Amino acid sequence: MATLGDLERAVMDVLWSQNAADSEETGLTANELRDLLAQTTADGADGKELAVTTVLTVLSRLEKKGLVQRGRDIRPHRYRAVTSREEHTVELMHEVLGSAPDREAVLARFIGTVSEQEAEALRKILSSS
Amino acid sequence: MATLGDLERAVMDVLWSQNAADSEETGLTANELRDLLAQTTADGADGKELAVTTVLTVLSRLEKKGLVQRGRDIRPHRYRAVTSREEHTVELMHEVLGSAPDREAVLARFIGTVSEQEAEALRKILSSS
DNA sequence: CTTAATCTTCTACGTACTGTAGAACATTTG
DNA sequence: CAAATGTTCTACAGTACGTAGAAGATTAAG
Repeated sequence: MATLGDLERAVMDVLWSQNAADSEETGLTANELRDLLAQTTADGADGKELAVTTVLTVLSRLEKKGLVQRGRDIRPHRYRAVTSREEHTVELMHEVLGSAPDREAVLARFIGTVSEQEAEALRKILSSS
Repeated sequence: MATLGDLERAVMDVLWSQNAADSEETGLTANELRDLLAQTTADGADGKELAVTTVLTVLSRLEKKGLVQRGRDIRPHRYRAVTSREEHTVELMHEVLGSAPDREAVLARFIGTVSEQEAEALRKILSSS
């Protein structure tokens, strides 16, 4: 898969939040995205507005990476995340896990480092499958 | 954490195998590493020997990243992985997981994508803790 | 329909990371 | 000490990413 840069990540975060909030998955335009990004400045400081072209460039790259899909038919193109953040995260976890020769050993260790609460949640999930 | 390049990854793989095989964790010299790398050409083709300086550069970078430790006292410096491959992988998984707002949701999905055999292993591990 | 506003694509540049290794410096050995 | 061996510095090309202007395309306004 691909590793995301800071801005790419920020864009995906906005898109993922959107997808989660709006089940109609309308998607966002580059401009809307730029505005949301300006508000959502995670870096403490407040909204430094990026050029729209910057956002568009990033969106293109994300599209090439298969993380974003765009509606080309309607004019102000609308962008949305292809997968949910959770799905994406799971994919990444599998990717990481896949790089290990002994998956079960890794899983075992992994479990050992999870909080008791999460372990409990896992037990529940596993018992019902 | 850091994302590894192909060569960096290859070097770590050799070091990890070494560490696993030799419990004395003697470590390897740059030259030994270069030779092992030449054999272990994962890329299908066979042993293209790298310059030792190349290996040393990569080792320095890995040291800076905290993945490799070197013995500076003895002269032909000896390098070894700081953590096992499994530990490293687990760290990566946590890193990935940490980037998600809803960890449990991710874990739930993750479990759903694991093989039945692995799920069984997980049940066993979880029940004994 | 002609112009203005809006949107998208192309091109570009600086920075950082990685693969790769020669040149120069340091240490050990004969 | 000289030769062999090892380590550090410096360097360069390729790629990824943040950033955005210039130019081309499309839609809206008059």
